[in-house]
Amino acid sequence: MSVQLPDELSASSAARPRVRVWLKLLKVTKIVEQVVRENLRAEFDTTLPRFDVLAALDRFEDGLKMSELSAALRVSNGNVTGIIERLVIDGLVLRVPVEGDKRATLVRLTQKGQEEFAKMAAAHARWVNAVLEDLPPAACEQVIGILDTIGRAPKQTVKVDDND
Amino acid sequence: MSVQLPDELSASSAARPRVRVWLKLLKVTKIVEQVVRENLRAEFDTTLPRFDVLAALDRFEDGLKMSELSAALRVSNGNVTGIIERLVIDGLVLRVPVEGDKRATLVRLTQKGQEEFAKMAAAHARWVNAVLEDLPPAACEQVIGILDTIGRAPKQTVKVDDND
DNA sequence: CGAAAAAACTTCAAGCTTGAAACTTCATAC
DNA sequence: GTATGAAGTTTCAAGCTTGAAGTTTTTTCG
Repeated sequence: MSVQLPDELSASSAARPRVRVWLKLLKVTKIVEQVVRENLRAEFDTTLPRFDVLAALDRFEDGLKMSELSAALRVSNGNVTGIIERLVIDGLVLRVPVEGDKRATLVRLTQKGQEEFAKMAAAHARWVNAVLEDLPPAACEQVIGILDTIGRAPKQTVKVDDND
Repeated sequence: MSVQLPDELSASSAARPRVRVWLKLLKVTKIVEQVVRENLRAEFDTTLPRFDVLAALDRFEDGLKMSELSAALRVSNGNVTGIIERLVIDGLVLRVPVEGDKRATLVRLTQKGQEEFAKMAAAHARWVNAVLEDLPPAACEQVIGILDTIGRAPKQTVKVDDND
């Protein structure tokens, strides 16, 4: 019955599931982000980007170079510079010179940073759990499995673990 | 074999799948966003937020009020003000007074805005399809179905269709 | 060795984003 | 009607974000 669909139409039809899933991902992500952002502000007087940085640093006790950090967070280099600057002022983060390379800087959590982040991380888990309460664990695993194929590009910067 | 896990540990274990799926969503979203952002700049000399606004307006020929727009995009009111300002300057968007309510403004695509957006939307579909090429359509539908349970809050602002 | 290129950062302007505070207009209840 | 509050926006400061351009250090290789 479907006679002679124009090329452009059938083409965009083929593209539709992926665009739709993209829009859905975007929507859910924004919803969760908003909750996390609001709670971070209300309960810890901090921001999501700062939390993201702390989370990344918490995973690497030995610290991360600025470039490794921006790669892990998928943001620009210049961006990280400013955030780290403020975190250093607040005493949550420490800059350590890399021996043998005067260009690079290692960034690491301070004791205070670790403690602060521990509290935030626990709260963060609760918030996310609350927003996603309608997702059974099995469904989560399923989504994780399906989406695991994405972003398997040849790019890999040694320290960035892709287990997320 | 598993003897007496401390309460906090078992609690965070229960929370883990949801946090993990959240991190995965965040990761995939950032990857796709980056691609779309770069291409929008390179090929259309525009930004993602601008594209988002045009996309929202394209869905509603009759236009959207500023507040409806910010609700649809899930961003703050003040944010939309600035973006619309620039879009108006560029002639892509039109502000129309709402008759019967001097507080509100209706925002609508101009002819030029519609044409520009049409080109961008086609390209956008191609980019997204390319990034998500490893996701079979069936997998997309599955993810969409699973995530569809999220964000079913009692909030509903009439014009905002949640079919995404 | 000594250029030339690459790597690691920082700086900067322009734009995005938020939440709070203000402002105008509208609706409600005395 | 008129005060009181709600609704719709805009303004603003602070912070985030990007991409481009610039600085310093390291590496490559002729």
